[in-house]
Amino acid sequence: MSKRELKKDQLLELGMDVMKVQGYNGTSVKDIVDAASVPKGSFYTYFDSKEAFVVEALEKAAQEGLQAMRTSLNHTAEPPLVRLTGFFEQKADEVTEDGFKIGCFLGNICQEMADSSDAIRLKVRQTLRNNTQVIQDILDEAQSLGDISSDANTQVLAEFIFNAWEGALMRMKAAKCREPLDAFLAMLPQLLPGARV
Amino acid sequence: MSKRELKKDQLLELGMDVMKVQGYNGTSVKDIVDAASVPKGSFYTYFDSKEAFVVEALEKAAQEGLQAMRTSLNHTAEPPLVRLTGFFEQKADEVTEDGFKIGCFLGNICQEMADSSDAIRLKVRQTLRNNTQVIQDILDEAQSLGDISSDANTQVLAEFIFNAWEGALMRMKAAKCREPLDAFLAMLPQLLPGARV
DNA sequence: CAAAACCAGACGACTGGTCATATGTTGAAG
DNA sequence: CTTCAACATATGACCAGTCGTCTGGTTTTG
Repeated sequence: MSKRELKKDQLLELGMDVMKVQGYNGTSVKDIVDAASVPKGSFYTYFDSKEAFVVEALEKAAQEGLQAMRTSLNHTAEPPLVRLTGFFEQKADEVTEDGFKIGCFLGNICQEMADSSDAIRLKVRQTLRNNTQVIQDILDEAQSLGDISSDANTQVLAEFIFNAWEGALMRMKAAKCREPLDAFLAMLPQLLPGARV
Repeated sequence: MSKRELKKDQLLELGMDVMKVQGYNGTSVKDIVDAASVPKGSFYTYFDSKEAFVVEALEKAAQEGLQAMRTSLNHTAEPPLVRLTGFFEQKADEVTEDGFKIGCFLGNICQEMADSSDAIRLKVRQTLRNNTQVIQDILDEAQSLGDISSDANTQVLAEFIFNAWEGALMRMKAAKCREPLDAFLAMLPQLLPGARV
């Protein structure tokens, strides 16, 4: 990775950290370049615009998030439903350690920008779809093993579960406590019809 | 209602409409006063600051939302769980008619501002709590009638349902379609343990 | 030494917020 | 009734600061 590519990566990584907390319109280009110790004039040699920056940041976050999801969900010997609940428990611990500040970058940007920028909205939509698909894959696996009822609609179920999780993260930001996440975790097993785990 | 109170109400109502779409930082004080045809200089005779405006707007939205919720949920002769599902179906139709733009003002502001303004965060938190309580009341009623299992934790259940709904609304904004809402509606009956409806 | 990369500084537009002035209201005096 | 001083409210021009973006001289590189 060249020096320039490294700087760009830092810009994305550190700039995104600021934007996670302050939002899109609440974060200036100056905030972003300052976070990565890059001169302001250089910003537009890396990105065409602030909007383009966010789209790339979302892409990067999506890549990393998806990989973390797949690692946690697929690379253990445990039954699929155990892996699924374990994944959300682990995520809940993570955001708790972050002091209930961030929740989900995707969710934050989505609520703020979906109506203002189509480029951002489409990137968010695709990423949410990908994440949902990973969950559905697990549910399909569980279904084929007979761990959940064979007549369950795994697509609807996966989407519901993922959205419910996003809603819990949002509520957590307002409440500044784990309770919404724990309510989600408590309900999760009951969502899986005929689960034997 | 005096002329001044009426103007203030318009400021809240019409300014909020803009902010629902553009977010807090994406909406300027000028946007707000223009929407209500109020001179810029007058804004600060009605509100101490832009932040104070939002807190009042949230309060107004909360009052109206709560009343609509109570009307839909309590003023029919149908069984509680039928009223509950009917409420969400009606809400889904409403936001569909709005072109998937708005979702939930509370949710939007929460994601954007919870970490930036404590005043806003606390108002959002209280409002979310109140809404959750209305749902819990219905669930308690259903439980006392034996319509849901007596060992269900209605508090956790109510919070989960409400957060899942908010998550579905968020997803809807990105997807610009009803699917997330329909997934929620499809799963809702399965959340109510032992429901006889 | 030409070409490419870099970046300080400046651009006009706009931000939330203020304030001197203009307009409206009141009520007692004439 | 009309007048007008005294007070209250309304408001557009204005503030310092920030916004996203761009330009054009400087530095680095092959």
